[in-house]
Amino acid sequence: MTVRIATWNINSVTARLPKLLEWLDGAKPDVLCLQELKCATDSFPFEAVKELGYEAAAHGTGRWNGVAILSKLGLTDVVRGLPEQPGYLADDALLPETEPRAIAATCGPVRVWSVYVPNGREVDHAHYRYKLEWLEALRRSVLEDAAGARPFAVLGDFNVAPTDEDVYDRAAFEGLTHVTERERAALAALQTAGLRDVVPRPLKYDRPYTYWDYRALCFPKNRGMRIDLTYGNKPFVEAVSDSYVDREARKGKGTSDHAPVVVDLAL
DNA sequence: ATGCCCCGCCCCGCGGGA
Repeated sequence: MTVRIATWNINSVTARLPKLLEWLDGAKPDVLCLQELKCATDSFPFEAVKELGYEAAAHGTGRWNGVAILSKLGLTDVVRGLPEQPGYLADDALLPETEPRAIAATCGPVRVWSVYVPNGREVDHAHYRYKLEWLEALRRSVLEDAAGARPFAVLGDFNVAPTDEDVYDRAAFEGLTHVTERERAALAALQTAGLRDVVPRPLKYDRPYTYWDYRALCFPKNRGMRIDLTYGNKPFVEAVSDSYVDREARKGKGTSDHAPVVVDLAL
């Protein structure tokens, strides 16, 4: 069987609902991992995606973060949040908050995590340390599935460009997050767990960027970054028959600033 | 043309994104 899995930082599932339904209808993924829902679990458009044949599991609290998994292949063993997931202590908060940034489910023959890794904001900011801790918690959380015989992958917005080739101009990111050694080391640690970066092909130009800032004509000028990633275990990676970034979904008004990444598996 | 930022929030400038 062929299984199509995709990941998309949707930047508000409410504002993007028409675009989401249009994209599902066209690309027809069997499984879709969503990030940045910006809505509470109860406000997720379960009925709208059900009409297109998708079951959904969502994990959101409101205006920030939020993740979901849509599936046509069944949706079982849902886990909300990473085991041992660190919380973030905001400047004006008394207690750290455990944010909705991860959800897992088994969809037919495949198990997936949909993750939205913390941004980090600035190097050495409390949010940057939180980002590094979060990636370490992710690594610990996937050890068993990563070593298993069942195809397994972590898909989502990792907020890290794995190499200098994954940003349009390395010099433009000097001193900024997403490209630092510590972030890349925390990301690369997933490989010691047995996971590999499934690099998609671009549909245009030479690099498979997945994010372009809304400002300054970044998309037409292809000033992008590859930060939406798929980390698969051996059975998953060996089944990959194709992977691409659907930059068409980034065109026009009312789009997310991220493009969906599609991975096809021959199982 | 892909075209100069956009989201949510107890209304509107601000925090956050990267």
